[in-house]
Amino acid sequence: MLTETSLVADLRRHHLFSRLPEAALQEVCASANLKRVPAGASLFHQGDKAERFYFLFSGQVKLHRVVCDGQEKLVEVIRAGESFAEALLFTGAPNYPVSATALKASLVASLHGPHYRRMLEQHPSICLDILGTLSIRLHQRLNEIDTLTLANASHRVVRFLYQSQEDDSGVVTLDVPKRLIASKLGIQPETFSRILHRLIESGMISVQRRRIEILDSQGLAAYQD
Amino acid sequence: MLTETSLVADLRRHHLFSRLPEAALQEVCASANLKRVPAGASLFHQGDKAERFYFLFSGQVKLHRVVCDGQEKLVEVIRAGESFAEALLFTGAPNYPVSATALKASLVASLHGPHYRRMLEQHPSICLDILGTLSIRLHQRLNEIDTLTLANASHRVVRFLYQSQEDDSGVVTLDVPKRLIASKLGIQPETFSRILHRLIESGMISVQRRRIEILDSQGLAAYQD
DNA sequence: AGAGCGAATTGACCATCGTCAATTCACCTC
DNA sequence: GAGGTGAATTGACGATGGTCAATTCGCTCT
Repeated sequence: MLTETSLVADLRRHHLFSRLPEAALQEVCASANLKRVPAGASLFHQGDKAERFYFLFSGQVKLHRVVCDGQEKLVEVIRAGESFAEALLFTGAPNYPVSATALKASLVASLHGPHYRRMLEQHPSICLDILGTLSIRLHQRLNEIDTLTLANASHRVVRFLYQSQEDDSGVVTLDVPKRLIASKLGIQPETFSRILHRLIESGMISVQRRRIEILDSQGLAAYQD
Repeated sequence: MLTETSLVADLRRHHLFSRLPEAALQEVCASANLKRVPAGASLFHQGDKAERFYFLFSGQVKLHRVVCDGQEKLVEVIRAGESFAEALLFTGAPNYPVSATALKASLVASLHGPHYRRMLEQHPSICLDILGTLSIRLHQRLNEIDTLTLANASHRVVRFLYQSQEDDSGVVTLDVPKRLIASKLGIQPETFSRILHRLIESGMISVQRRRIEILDSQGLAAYQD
């Protein structure tokens, strides 16, 4: 049950809920569970039965997968105001394809999928909005596949830096540990470290802790190797 | 303009059109262009203005991207009865993120995106179906990212073989040249060839031209290296 | 401030995979 | 059946990136 006004307002800002009529939103909130989780706690595991999807009010959550040899692969970092596991609403897949773990202490709502889905069937115009965001997500994945296929690790790192700078300011602020970035790029932490070092030595970037600045944007673009 | 009855029936079988009322489908057909393309011909290029999406009646089309150093990367192979570039309907992205080229002589319909979209707005219940297929596509990409991140090339090949066998029969029939498979797996044709050879030598698979048979399923699963 | 702990870095070594080149193979046309 | 073309294979070599180990760094908790 979700009652607090400010939290409902947070939900309202999300595309899954913004176009719902007031009554419908109330109903969704009634079926919601509010949960406070400490850093490091698990929300669900890959393969668990998937009946609920989530909305993150505050904190940070990572979605990750465990691949055959026990290694962990970062899929995505969820930030405040974002939903996750909502794609399951539509696939009919019975299990979560990823695990979710809090990176920081977080406040999340879990919502009953089938319940929301029935709501959607009564307000189908919202679907077009959702289609939009889902399609965009699809493109992002395509881009990611590109990044992973690009021959060498340096390529990937450079590309990652480009894509991560906020409004072309040349500043990238990592909000997760470097080893998770490495995992997302499909390389080892050691390799990531070495590549950053090489870029620093050639004067293309500077790094202070988790703040990376792109000094020579053209040079970096030309580097790619 | 699309009039032939058998072709309209083909369209009708696709999820984008199956739930459209008859009149709406007629209207869609009226705005369609039927095109016959020879093998090797290009339908559109990555970056082209994206106003139309496509339906493949017969033949085979590849979606591919050109990455920085001029190398080509296979994204997907489209087969008869499938649509492509339809995700653009919803993102509002103005350009194609991939190129489309016919692998075999093909018969395709091109449909006007905005036109179909307006149609959808009038029949929003269809959106739920589309959401389903789009979500599934999203999961497939996730799987692919997994495959590409798995440490070594052998992993990827083995995994590819598993995923490609039709109904667990142990038989994989490649319907595109091996070099395209290699491209999709993010490895070189030479490497692909060598890995297949190694698998043959250890008695796990047998290969006749484009037909691959998995002989030792457990062994293959255990191999992974 | 100091202890403790995980993250990050650095070095050394080696397996893997890409590159280049030569050769064989499959298929198509004539 | 001969010839031509692109795909596939095979070999040799080298660069890239993973692994293991040691060390440093940065943060948290007393």
